[in-house]
Amino acid sequence: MSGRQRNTAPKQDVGDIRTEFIEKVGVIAQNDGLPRAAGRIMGLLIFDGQAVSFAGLAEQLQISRGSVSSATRILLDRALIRRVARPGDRQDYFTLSSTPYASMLGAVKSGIERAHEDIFATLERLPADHADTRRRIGDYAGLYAALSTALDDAIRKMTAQDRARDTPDGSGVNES
Amino acid sequence: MSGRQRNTAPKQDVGDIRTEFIEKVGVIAQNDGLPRAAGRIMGLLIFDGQAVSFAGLAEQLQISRGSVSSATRILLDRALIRRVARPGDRQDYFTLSSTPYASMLGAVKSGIERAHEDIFATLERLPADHADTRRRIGDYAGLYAALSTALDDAIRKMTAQDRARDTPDGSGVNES
DNA sequence: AAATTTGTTCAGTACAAACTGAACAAACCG
DNA sequence: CGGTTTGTTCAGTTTGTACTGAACAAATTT
Repeated sequence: MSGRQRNTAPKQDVGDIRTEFIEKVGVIAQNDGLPRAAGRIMGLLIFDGQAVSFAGLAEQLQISRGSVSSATRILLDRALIRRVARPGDRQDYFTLSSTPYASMLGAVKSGIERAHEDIFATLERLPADHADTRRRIGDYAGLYAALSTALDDAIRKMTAQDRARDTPDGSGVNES
Repeated sequence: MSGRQRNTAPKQDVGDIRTEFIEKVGVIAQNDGLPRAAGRIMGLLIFDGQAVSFAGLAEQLQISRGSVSSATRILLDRALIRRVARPGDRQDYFTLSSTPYASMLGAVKSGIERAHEDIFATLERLPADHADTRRRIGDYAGLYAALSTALDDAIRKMTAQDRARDTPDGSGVNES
């Protein structure tokens, strides 16, 4: 129970690494404006790679069922997780969606697009005199345009990664 | 005072468009985790394109001097604005930095990199058994890698835009 | 049908962060 | 040197939001 294997890192128990990872993802989610609980759920699902039950999430993360409900709803809305059923079990189970990272980027992109539309709307309403102001706002809009195409690239890359992960050996682990 | 010019948009007064724009940028900043006041300052500086005094910011945006102080400090830290001096005036003046949008993306990128390092640290500590967990976390790390290179592209683009704006006609307005 | 399990909803609480306004220090002016 | 302007700092307030825990409705079991 002490911990002396020189396998890769002679440092800590895997369980510790797991909880640490879960918390890290929670903090990252928080920085992205998501509830921390949602990030922790993501972290748990990424680490374990299996479907986890509703009650299991509440228990392992030590959060109320209400929190699980609202956090999973957010993650479902963003298509980061999927709700799956189990033959014998009446509970809800959750897994990572098949393209979680592309979906994350999609959420980011929609935010960018909203901003871009807002800025562009101002640009359109602004009279043709004020040429200099129009140019400055156009530059600002250019930021979101650049971000948008950059995100498209990233989304392409992540979609490819997702596909590469799912196709190679069809071990058909879970998933209905 | 009614409003009937068919110049570009037959809708509203330019002052209204201006305040609307300022508020929009404020909300966008808020969504990005910045104080709304900071975003409103950015909006004002983008729209007006001139150096604005400390007191002028407080007055026009109807915020306290304390807010101006902390908001400008944040924007200065992120290199989005510059503090400039005026010959006769004892006040501080603020303008957009010369590369505000590239700097914005730089701030975003550093956040991405922090996250990437966190995830990567977990990956390194995780024993070589757990191959599947390692692969999943690697995929997750791939998200940040993709984002990082995508941001590099966007930064390149915005840097070019900034340069294109500054070089063509060196009217040399202010800037000590 | 009664009892239990399961997820959602909602009121209340806790907490973090932005903003205000006053106190303060530094620089400048008379 | 006293008085004023200017920016920062800090305590207090406000505000938004995540989270809890109980009440609730729906579905299932006995």
